[in-house]
Amino acid sequence: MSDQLVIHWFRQDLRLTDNPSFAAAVKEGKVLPIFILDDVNAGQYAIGGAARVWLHHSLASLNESLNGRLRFFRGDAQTIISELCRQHRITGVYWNRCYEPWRIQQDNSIEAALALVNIPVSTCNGSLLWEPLETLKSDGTPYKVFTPFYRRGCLTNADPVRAPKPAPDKISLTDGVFNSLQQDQLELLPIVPWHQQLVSYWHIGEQGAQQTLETFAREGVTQYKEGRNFPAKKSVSRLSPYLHWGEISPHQVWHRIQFEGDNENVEHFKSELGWREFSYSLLYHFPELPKKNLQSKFDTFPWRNDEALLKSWQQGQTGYPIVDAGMRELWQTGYMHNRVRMIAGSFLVKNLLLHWHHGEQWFRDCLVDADLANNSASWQWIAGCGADAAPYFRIFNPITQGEKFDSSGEYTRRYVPELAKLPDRYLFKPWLAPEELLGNAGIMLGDNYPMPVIDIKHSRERALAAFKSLKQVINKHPP
DNA sequence: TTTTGAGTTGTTCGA
DNA sequence: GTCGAACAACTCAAA
Repeated sequence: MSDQLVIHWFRQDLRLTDNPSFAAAVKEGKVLPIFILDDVNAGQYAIGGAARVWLHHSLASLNESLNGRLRFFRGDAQTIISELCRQHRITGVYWNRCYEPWRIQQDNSIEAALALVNIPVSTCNGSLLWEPLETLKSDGTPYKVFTPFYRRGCLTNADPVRAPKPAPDKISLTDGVFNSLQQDQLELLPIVPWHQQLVSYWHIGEQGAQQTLETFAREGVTQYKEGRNFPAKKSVSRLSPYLHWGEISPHQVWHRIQFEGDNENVEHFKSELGWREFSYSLLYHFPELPKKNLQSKFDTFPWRNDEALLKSWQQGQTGYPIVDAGMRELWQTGYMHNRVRMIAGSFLVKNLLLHWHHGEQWFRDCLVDADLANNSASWQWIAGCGADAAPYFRIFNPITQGEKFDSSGEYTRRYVPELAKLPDRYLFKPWLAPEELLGNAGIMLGDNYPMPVIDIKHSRERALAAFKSLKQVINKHPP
């Protein structure tokens, strides 16, 4: 056993604890841990700017845990792995499965190529509580509605969530030389150093993930069901980037939270992990999810085209303070509170009538938790064209939402400081504030804070009309 | 096959 | 200020 050298290919499983593929590789013999940055095959789904920053630090942290033995490569993964196998005596290749369509295709191809040279590939499920093929309906087709997917497909019919495992205790890593790169040569950090502030909001890496979970389990989850709606409260887990990069497994999260007892807060949080599973199931069974409307009737939706409006949204300059706060939180921290993601998302697709693709792309580039499955499924949901989508009449009002969920203005003032001195009463509708009040608060609308880029009442009616036009199109083409 | 009940997160209006 | 109803029609899941 000791002369066996096996590869463990780290991808979105950047941890040592509860990592089934890594554990299996370690059991087999001496391990060559590798990471490959493969922008070529990822193509248009190459990792976004903020996520690259996160990845850089996560890899550094993982490499430290591996005593500097993580080997870095860049380019076509199949070529790189084949070369490693050709030049060294590799007796097995291990990885945890990924579910992005391009990954699945590539993994199949690599596995087939290695089979030709008699090198076995072993893959594990390291990132889902239930894999997409475990949660099918009794007729063998995938669920398209969340509640039955989760209750019946996952909780009732599928296996219970397996218990997480500790890191392997005796890890033997090869100290051989493999023509690999230095981590810096991956060039994950931007040349213009905008990332330093972003990084300051996070403790990236496996240890940071465990601490975040522990804090949330002790403090955050106790009022989760209600508290999760208020962006100024510390009631959400903020685990999404750690889950995306696999610095923690959903199994670890599930069991740690379950340990807090059986109550509505715990149940609600677990169902949010269920939403993550649902998104992955959708992406697996509908690989066009990132691009194509799940409900094809939306293909005729009258989206508008307006670069200037899109830019105002991206930059947090719409004149609607809660929207701007969210978009600026995203830009500064690489994250946006879930409630605000919905408000900002609804504003883009329903008030501005801009295509959800624009939102999906911007979020994918700006979020540290950018995740193809979650991001695509969520944008389709907010646009109304997805699975189990929001009804047509559910159009968030950014004024009402701000007043309801950030009534003290703490969150909004944090990210839109130019409005800090504006009283609560006008914080979410500064254009209605009396001149004197604005003056006292140092606000010059159209100068240091924008006038609203659109009228909320009119745009709501326009969105409703757009949905109505959709209905007419359907009626014109009966099945 | 047919039928039945239900579907994450909202807003507005009028009583 | 609070409360309930209306806002469409459709698709999905399961019996």
